[in-house]
Amino acid sequence: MNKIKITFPDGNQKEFEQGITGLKIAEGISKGLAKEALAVEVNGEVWDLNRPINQDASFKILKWSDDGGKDAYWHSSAHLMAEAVEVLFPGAKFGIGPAIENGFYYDLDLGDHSLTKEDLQKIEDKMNELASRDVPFVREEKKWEDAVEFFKKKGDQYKLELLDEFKGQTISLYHHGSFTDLCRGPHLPSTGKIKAIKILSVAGAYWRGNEKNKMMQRIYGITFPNKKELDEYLFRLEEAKRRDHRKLGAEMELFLLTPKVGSGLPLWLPKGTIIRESLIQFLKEEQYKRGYQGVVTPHIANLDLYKTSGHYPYYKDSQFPPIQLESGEAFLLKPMNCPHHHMIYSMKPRSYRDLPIRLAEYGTVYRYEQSGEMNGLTRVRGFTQDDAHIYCAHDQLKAEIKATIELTQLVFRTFGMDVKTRLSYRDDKNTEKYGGEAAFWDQAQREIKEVADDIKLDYFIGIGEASFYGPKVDFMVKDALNRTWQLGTVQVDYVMPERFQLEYIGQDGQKHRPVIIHRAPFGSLERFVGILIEHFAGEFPLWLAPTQAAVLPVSDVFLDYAREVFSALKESGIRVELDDRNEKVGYKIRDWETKKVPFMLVVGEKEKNGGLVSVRQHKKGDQGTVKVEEFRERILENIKARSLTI
RNA sequence: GCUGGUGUAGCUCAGUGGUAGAGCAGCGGUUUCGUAAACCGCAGGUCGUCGGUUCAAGUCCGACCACCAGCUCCA
Repeated sequence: MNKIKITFPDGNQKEFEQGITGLKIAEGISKGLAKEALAVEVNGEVWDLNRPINQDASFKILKWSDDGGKDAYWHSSAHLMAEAVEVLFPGAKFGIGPAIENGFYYDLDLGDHSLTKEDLQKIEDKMNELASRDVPFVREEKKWEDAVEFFKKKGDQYKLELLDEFKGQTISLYHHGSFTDLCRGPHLPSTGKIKAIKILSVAGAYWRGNEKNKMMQRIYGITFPNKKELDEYLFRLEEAKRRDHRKLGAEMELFLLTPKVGSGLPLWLPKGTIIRESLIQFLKEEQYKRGYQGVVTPHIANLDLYKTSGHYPYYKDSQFPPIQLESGEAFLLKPMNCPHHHMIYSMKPRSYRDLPIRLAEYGTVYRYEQSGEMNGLTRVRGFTQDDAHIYCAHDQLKAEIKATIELTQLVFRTFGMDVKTRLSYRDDKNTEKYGGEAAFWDQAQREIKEVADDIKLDYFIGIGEASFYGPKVDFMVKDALNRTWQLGTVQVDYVMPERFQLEYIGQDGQKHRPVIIHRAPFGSLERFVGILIEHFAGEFPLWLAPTQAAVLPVSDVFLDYAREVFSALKESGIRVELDDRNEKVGYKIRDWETKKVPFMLVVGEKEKNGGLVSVRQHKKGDQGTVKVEEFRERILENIKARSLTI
């Protein structure tokens, strides 16, 4: 028998018989490790524990704490679920069933049957039963023709369609119990490793993600090696629901969505407006320091303007239909602010001395989102962009990109938000989606990347995520339910200057084309506030809190003093409310705690005599008494600093 | 847009074909109170909308609207 050399993660090497399995190696190290092992990484590929290793290899044992281990665990769980479905619904056809970030899903075709909650419970019960039988997952390699034969016999057209792509290759199948699936692997050694099972939901999903294809039923589930972890996960899900901005927005009276106004058209209530305006004020100050100039443009514009920009044909489907006048003129509700700003740029000859010109507007735009797409404040049909366009000479471009990325980062830092940054490139295989010359694109993508590397930006690249006129830097954040939303964006545009014939006179006396940067650090104020609500769970930092403090007299007897305190704070611009209701202080405290107001100021005999307030902080309780003046100065300072903590 | 689910008072929810209910919030009164819910009373509804079945519909059927989950899309 030949020997092979195995290299462990710590660099140690050891010889084994050829054909040894990962599990055997693990057992050789320790029993405990063998028990915890879920899969192995062999030369960078994740393999089954039982798969024989036939040549020298680097080797790592994957446990639950490794991503690769979780993948194998959840992927195997998906197979277990498929087995349960096949037992309960004979003749079920299977699509794909991968592991995902949190758990797994499997796409099914059950003919006419729609799965109910009861069905999901039955599937979960059956999975528990099948898992407890602890049967092994067995890998089998077949010739392509034999695999096709197998699934033909089974009548699984989806698997046959998948097989089409692997023509001529060796195909791996996995068996466990009565179930066999087309699968690359890897899998757990046996079903018994799967201990705690929860089927979460069922939803429709198009076969292969194409809306022209049949809609299948997708079952989502998650599993864990023990019940405690499952319970913790389910608890976190509940917590996330408590943070949901739609729920908090209604409870805290921040915004209103009503079909009487229209789907996806939020109304900002007084308290939500305070948050929105605080954000605008913050960004205005930062932009003023950076040489931006404010402009204001109307909500509709001549349709021809959008034909010039090229937006009209490209995005016809996601615009509200034009407003057609009898004269033949047509107007479009503006889907974006750029063309208006280009008009302002081109109103007179521009000199290189004027550049860069930075035009900023909180511009409300309207887009016809598909009816199933609306989602609280994060996906709406009318929203306000913190938009700006920077017109600069080419030799100024990189400095301007850098400055806009840094401004965007300052914004997210101010809120303590964890963002992921994507360089969004065009897809070279699908060029009809994009405008402009290929050379411009290559140049713009190169320039963005150079700046990103210069400032050591932590980014990933998204092919096909560019806008139609240029590549972008996108800033993405996740909401309470783990859905990713794009917030800020910085985009380089060589196309619009051409389309609008934008020019400046250079030092050489000749006409030149400027380059445009489109940028919006918040992206949309609606979406940003939605994400902020969830980010802070409604407990805003003082500078954003709609109500910063409430004055609570202990009884009517101290109303006069309470009014004094209230006025002193109100006159300093602090957002304070007076609770003059005829209620006990315990009741008032409970009420203001549920409203998530940062400070409650209890006043009674003691406070009145000493010119004091008794400070109670949200969630932290009684903080003792201070002079009214001292409290006022302290919180004014905190507000001014836009501090994240109190 | 597609698939599935949901829609009863401001909010959370009960109500399985026979006279629409509870708690909280609101309003009126009593109480004058010290750090998360005092007490008594009152009011509040075209049961999402429209149509159908039935002697009778919140309840059964259909269409539409909105919301929720997911898919597709996203300048």
